[in-house]
Amino acid sequence: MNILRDSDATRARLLAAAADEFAAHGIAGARVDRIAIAANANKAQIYHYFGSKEALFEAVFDTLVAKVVQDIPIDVHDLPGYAATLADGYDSHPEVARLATWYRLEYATNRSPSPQIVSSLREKVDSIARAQTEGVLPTHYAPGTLLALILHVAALWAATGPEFSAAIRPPARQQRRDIVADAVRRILT
Amino acid sequence: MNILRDSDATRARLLAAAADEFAAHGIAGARVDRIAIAANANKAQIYHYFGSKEALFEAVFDTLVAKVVQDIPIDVHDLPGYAATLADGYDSHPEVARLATWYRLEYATNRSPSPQIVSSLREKVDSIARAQTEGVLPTHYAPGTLLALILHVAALWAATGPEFSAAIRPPARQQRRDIVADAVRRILT
DNA sequence: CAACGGTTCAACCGGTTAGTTGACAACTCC
DNA sequence: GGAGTTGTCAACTAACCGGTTGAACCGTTG
Repeated sequence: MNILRDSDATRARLLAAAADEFAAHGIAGARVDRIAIAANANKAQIYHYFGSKEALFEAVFDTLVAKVVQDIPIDVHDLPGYAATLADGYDSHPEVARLATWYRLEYATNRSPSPQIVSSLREKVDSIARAQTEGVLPTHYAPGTLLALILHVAALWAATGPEFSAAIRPPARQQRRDIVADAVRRILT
Repeated sequence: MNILRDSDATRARLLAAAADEFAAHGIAGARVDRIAIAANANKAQIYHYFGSKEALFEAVFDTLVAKVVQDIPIDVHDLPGYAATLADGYDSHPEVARLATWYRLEYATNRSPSPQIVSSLREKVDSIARAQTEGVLPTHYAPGTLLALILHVAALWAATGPEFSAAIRPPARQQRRDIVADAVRRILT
């Protein structure tokens, strides 16, 4: 076991620093040098381990998607709770939401959709469809539409700009959670 | 009246080209040369008329916000219709939604909120609050929360990535409109 | 210990980019 | 028609940035 030289640790530090940098500035705005410095590493190591700035972003994004998908399984018997958990996650980890947005804006253009995400979505759509035929969920929305609505409402506060906080007294965290859960409940009614 | 030399026309062409460029690539990703070429103008003119790349973005954004705010007034007696109109707007002008997202991600960070937007939001919040005391709107959400929910749901399809279209058969335009209106109706019930 | 392979790093490179300059062209007004 | 003003543009520059290079460094293995 090596302490001073540890490629896995360096990789991990690089990945974490890159997540911060990409979340803050996007792909075009991110600076490879800043990532290297923040990771207490060298710029050349980024190219050694990941190949390019874009590939580094992919690695960051894939890691993140894998974690979120794995950590927050859908529960068709409690979709309001599912949405609330997601909203909570966005609340405690704003980088996740920002990264996802930047993926959509900067990366997904001119690119085929990520199979990882597509299959995860299909899975969720299927379980909603099943729950609908079993009568567990209402059928006034197609399963895909329902999923889109729920995921989108869960991102409510993550997509709300600073202008909002200036215009109204923003709700506290617990309230934000409850509002999301409540809105989903109404959508399901 | 001048034909060959017309500063207003040049300004307008620059603004339009910049809107496209910023919508497609964001602030960091936008290229000043591309904007100049697309506007059949010269790069120096951009700096002459707007001063800097960021100032150009501000001009684009302000113009756009002014147009949207002016063109789509809120109607507290028909919030589902209001949301549907907004959703329709996002559908026909995807640049608007992208520009707004980029504003939030790239520009709004480390900057005081735009007074223009704040006052427009306050106005809307006030009319919702008034409608609530008059019994026109339900009171289970605070006025600001209700506005946030409606505006957010209106952006449903604009925030849906390509992965979704790959996972499900996406609804047609008229259906997208109806889904938004319907979701808002449920949220209000 | 010597050869080896993975790891780390400072310095470097070439293309790109935001922003500048200074001259020229067209229109206005006297 | 010429003086002054405004609009246009090609060429320039200084800095920046993604990516490369080559050598030093260090633990391992035989």
